[in-house]
Amino acid sequence: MSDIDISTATVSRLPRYLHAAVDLAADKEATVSSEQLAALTQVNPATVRRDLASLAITGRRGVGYDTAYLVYEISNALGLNQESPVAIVGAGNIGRALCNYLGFSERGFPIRLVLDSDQAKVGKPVGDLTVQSMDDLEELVQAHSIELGIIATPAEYALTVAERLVRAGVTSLLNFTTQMLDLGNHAVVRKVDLATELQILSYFGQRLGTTSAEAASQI
Amino acid sequence: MSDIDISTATVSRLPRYLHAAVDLAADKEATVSSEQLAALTQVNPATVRRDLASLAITGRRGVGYDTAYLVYEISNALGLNQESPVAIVGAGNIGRALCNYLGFSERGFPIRLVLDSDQAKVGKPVGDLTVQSMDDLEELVQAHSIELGIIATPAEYALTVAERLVRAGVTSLLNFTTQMLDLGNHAVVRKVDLATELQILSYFGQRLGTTSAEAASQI
DNA sequence: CGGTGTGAATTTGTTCACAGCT
DNA sequence: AGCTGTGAACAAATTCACACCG
Repeated sequence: MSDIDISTATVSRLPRYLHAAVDLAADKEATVSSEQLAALTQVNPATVRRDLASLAITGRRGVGYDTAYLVYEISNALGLNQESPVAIVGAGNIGRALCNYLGFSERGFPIRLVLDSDQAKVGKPVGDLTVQSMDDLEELVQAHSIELGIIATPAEYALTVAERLVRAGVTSLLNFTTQMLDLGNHAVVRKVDLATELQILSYFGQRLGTTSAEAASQI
Repeated sequence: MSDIDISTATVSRLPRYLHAAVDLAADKEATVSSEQLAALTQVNPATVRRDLASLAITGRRGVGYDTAYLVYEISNALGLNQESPVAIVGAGNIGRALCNYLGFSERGFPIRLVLDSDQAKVGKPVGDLTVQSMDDLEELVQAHSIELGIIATPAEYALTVAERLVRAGVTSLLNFTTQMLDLGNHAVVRKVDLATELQILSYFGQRLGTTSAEAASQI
């Protein structure tokens, strides 16, 4: 949609810059220096400048970057110009908690669909949605122009669900399951595995004195 | 505790190898080749071999790696020899969902404590725990030898809570809040921000044809 | 053979340091 | 004066390709 491509390392930092810029703009700060932005996002100032330069975002020497401009350009680069509706598959503990989490819609990802295969759950309210039947997945995904799917089913169903979503037109998936999902180049998948996070934390936690601490505070 | 230090990129992949090895061992597979392991974890085979070599894990030429040995050594390297008790602060939607998620204890991270500052919630059951008062945080953390904390409070309390946990002896934190936490080198922090995940997904989802797809399927 | 283990090449990412703009 | 923007040095990570071994 937009420009040339940005390095993955940079992309992974953009949400942080965006977040900081939104906050600053809300506080009526007209400009930020790379140094301030760096402090807010725990990134090296030179890296901030490189990253922004790679988006063709330009600041003013002696002044800094325009916060409103930052918000506009970073949103643009990430493709957040318009809302992307989300579907959650699986109305168990995780699925329901995600539905009740307001942070998604606030940041441009309204949840439009919650699906479950359990007929006992279908029809029940969750947040301000109603659980719908998995049988109608394709139809509903298309009707709501869903681009993003969140898989919160038991692990054994994850792959089937993912494939159905993709065939129905979903391009990006957040996978809360313990399954690995390989969908070739039909979709992008990000796995969120909290036990994995704890394992990594555990490693770095044990070597706190030894190594530098902030090594692990990445996305 | 254990050996010399492992590169962060390697550490971030170890949980995946471990997971695969555990599954293989459970399926009575005595050995795996780096190629198989690579396929299961979506990593390049050469990278798998490099990573394992860096842990001093050695395979047999023409055969592969011993699965049981992999499980043992990787667990060891990550410091997962014994359980690490976890405390969850905040008994809202996320906090409660995490308490009910069994995956943690299964993988060696038993949840021993749920805390909330809201007196109305204190005393209520969540999973098989009871919500306890934030007032007793220090005492409880010490009594249960908590090493890992999960912060699931409203954003404005995150820093204070984090500091209290750290002062009470917690070395590693999972932060579900939108706040950035900088605790110097007193603790390791990992931020879990699902809207950020969606933003990154959104970027890669839009350039599916253009770029290689699996770029984003990292931890 | 069918696999590992690793030198060497390559790519990617980070950081310094400073010229140059406003 | 105070910042950006970037060349150049550096560091980390990935990947190839092949010698070597069971």
